[in-house]
Amino acid sequence: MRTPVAQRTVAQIKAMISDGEVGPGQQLPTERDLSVRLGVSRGSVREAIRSLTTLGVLEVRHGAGVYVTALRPADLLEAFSVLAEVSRDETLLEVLQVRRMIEPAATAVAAARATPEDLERIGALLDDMEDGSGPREPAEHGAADLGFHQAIVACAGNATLSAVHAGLSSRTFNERVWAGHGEAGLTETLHEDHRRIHEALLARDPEAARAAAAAHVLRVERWLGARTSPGQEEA
Amino acid sequence: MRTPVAQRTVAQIKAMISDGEVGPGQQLPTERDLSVRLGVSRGSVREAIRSLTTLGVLEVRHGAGVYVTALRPADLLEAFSVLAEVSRDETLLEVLQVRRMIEPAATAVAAARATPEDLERIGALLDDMEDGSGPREPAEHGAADLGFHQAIVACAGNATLSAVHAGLSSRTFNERVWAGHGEAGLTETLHEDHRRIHEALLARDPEAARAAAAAHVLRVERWLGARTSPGQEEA
DNA sequence: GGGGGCAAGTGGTCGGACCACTTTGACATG
DNA sequence: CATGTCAAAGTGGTCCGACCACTTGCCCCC
Repeated sequence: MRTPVAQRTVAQIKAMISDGEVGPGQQLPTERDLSVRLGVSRGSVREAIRSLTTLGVLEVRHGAGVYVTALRPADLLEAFSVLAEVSRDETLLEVLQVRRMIEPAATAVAAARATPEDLERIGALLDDMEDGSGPREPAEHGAADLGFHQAIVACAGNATLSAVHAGLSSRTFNERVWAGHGEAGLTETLHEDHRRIHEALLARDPEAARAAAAAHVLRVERWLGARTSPGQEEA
Repeated sequence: MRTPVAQRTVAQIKAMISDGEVGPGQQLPTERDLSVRLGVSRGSVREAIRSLTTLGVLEVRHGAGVYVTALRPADLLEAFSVLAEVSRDETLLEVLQVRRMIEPAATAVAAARATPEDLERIGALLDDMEDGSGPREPAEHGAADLGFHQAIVACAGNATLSAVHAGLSSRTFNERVWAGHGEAGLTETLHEDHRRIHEALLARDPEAARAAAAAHVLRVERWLGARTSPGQEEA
């Protein structure tokens, strides 16, 4: 066989899952057993497991064994958040464009589906974000902002949607945005956007929520675009 | 440090990239050098590299070294396609809901930005899909269908968008859809949807394109919903 | 000057050893 | 008899050193 051992091992473990030999939540044979059964070294087995763990297919519990995850989209998309982490400004523009497609729709659905408890929790997040309006760290603002939007998307009741959205968001990026807006004195503007979104949710008005969310993302997108290539309109 | 060595090593390598010590396309220090520099064993370094390779951040060339990828969204989202691979029906409904948010918007942008060459190529794909209308394999239909939609999304000129869309699509799922529609005799209905989308693109009418794409995805979504839980409307 | 092949350097794999953690059940204790 | 304790077994986590497979580039020979 010309194919690398580790790669083949990955395929064989995936096959064990596809064939139903081990289902979601079940325990895989031990690393030592697998190395014997597949005829490869334990190190290679570990690399294969590491790969599938990174993909969110397997979960390792030190001292307890290797398990197949529930294979829910959230599991498989966790790794996906590296995107926004290592991306640079140009690709962040692309990411924001995608968010501008998703978030308005998600916010609209949230407006229709949010429970009173959801709305209360989101309101609390909003108050917390605006509270202590003194000079706060951009990191705090960024984290709070992220939580606010993720809570809204979560109301849509679609775990895949939440996972995709999380992948397209990132704490580090939000920090940059808040730092930049702090310089430009636009902090209050973002808070207004948030309040408008919240009001639309309270009013259970999907279209207003969609519009408010779209305006919000577009504002950030424009800001980043101007910052990346001043004086050049983004296509 | 309580954190596992391998995990810390992943973070340190990521930091080397973030800090600009090694840029896209550049070569990383050798595994042996890294193991010395980071004070961990070569095996742990290899596991960290394996993890980042799986994520599409690094690329390994046997005998030649480890390199940072271009860090393009397409690189980072390749792994992401496992989602549609291992997902089952219930989560496919969620996936389709997300596609219903993305694809209409993407198709609208495509209508505005597609070049004449793009339109010609898409038309050819469409003809090819409908051509030979005799009894074809669902696999063929599924692959052609996938290519058609991906070509349209590509016209939007957003690599991140294309990558996300690719992750939410899958050949195997499309095969199931076409097999199911073949049984129900709805093949022609899907072809009509496609023609309507294509006409909107030719007319450079974003809103018509958006509507046609939304109707198309919704049709598939409804079909899957009815098939998954007959007689129960999807919330 | 061109071609072939050798050698150094790289990742790929292996085996064994030991460490850290979890789980379990036998044991002593109340 | 119930219960808490802890020791042992089993698991993943890490390390080391050796050797194999592949790439690259230099050097030698023609």
